[in-house]
Amino acid sequence: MMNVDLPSPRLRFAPSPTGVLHIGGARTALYNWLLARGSGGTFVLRIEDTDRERSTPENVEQILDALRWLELDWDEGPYSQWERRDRHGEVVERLVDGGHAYEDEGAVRLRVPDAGETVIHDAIRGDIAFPHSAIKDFVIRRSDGSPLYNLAVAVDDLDMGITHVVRGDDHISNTPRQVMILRALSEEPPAYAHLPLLHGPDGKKLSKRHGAASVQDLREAGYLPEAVRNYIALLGWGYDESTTFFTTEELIERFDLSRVSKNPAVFDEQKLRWMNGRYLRELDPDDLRRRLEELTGREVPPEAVAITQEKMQTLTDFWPLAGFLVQRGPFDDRAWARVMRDSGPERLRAARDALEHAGEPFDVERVEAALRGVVERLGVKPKDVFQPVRVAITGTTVSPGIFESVAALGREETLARIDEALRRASGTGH
RNA sequence: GGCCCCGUGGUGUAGUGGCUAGCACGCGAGACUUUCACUCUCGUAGCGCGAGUUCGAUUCUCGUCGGGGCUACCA
Repeated sequence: MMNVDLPSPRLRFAPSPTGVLHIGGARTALYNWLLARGSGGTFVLRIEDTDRERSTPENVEQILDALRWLELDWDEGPYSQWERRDRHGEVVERLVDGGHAYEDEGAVRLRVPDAGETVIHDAIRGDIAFPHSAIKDFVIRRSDGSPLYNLAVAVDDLDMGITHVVRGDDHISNTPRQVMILRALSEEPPAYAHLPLLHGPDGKKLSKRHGAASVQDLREAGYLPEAVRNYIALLGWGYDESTTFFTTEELIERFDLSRVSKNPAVFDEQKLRWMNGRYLRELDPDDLRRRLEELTGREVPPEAVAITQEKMQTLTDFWPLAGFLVQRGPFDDRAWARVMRDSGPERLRAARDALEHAGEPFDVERVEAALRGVVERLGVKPKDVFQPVRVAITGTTVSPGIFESVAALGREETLARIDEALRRASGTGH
């Protein structure tokens, strides 16, 4: 039931464009987005670009790109904090005029009382008290006139009507400063929630140093956005004791700050891989094919998707498995040596003949019947026949199912490749 | 150093003043099987430590240790 008396929540994601969006930032964006979508609220995007050195258009575009790929759409923005610098300057003036701030060597500092404390109410951690004795008068405007982070954030959150600030743990110490600025302006601070940081495998705050941790890296590594969303939602949050898979609708409905954990999480790509594989197998084949083409920029035969979908963990697993369908590769030496020794070539020859005389259509059923017939006639194990065929047509011992592979390749090309292998066997063999 | 946050298997989490501490990934073994993968079964491993409160603490309190964050005229 809606409470029409309460203003609808306004949340924001406010990254600084210092490079790529890593999964920690992506998770913060996701949580804000889920909260907004689950409450009929508004999701605001604001770029904290007051550091002109790092805030390049390319960096900003990277962030927007990553958010679009994750399908986290924003209702307002992106606002540029830099473009609001005149407004920030006005507020500084007001604080100085009101006696809350003063000039010091060209810069402006906020006056922090010597005694007392500022308490912030955190939705995840409860009340946190900061003794003023530990906070010195801090700079809110540089001597060149530009505003500093804490000032800009406080003013922007205020002006943009932000009701809930959900951000990383590393901002806890900044919060009392922002609250003090707001109070000096006679304004009430928004509600705060500080998420535990994501750590790298070394236990440190996640950064660019930690390998494939950016959203664009994950995209290039062949992960699906829905899998990434599901996975990162679970980094720091759990719904119950056993649910692992959530549709986006379920996440929107069930996500709740009160169930966000307090301790930092470590990104585990193994689990993402597993989860991505599960999502991949659920995909409609046409959809999967479209995504493969989009990522790899190569045309993908539908039958290649059909025979590899069960075996992929990420989209980048595709070509190594299915490449043989569009291109003859070299024979892997170890694979060749393993299957072509002894009577390998003989069995391959038998398989060749059986395939040549299998009827029409040359489909999975006929291929299987033909090859199993050879196994039976020769009185050998299935793999004694299948593996040589596999190596002959794919070059390696690892491939999709052999019947499917042969049928997808087609009779003509299959026979041609087997012939080539047989020639090679007789040329280099005994 | 000061201030602040956090501490359940290797990883992500669930959970309770009394349970065989649950689930998932990973790892190991087995089943299936034409390779790989999938799937299934079984197994592996955890409440940082020390006091206190209590009939009883993983759970509550204090301390301690450990990890992390902030402490910029960075964001």
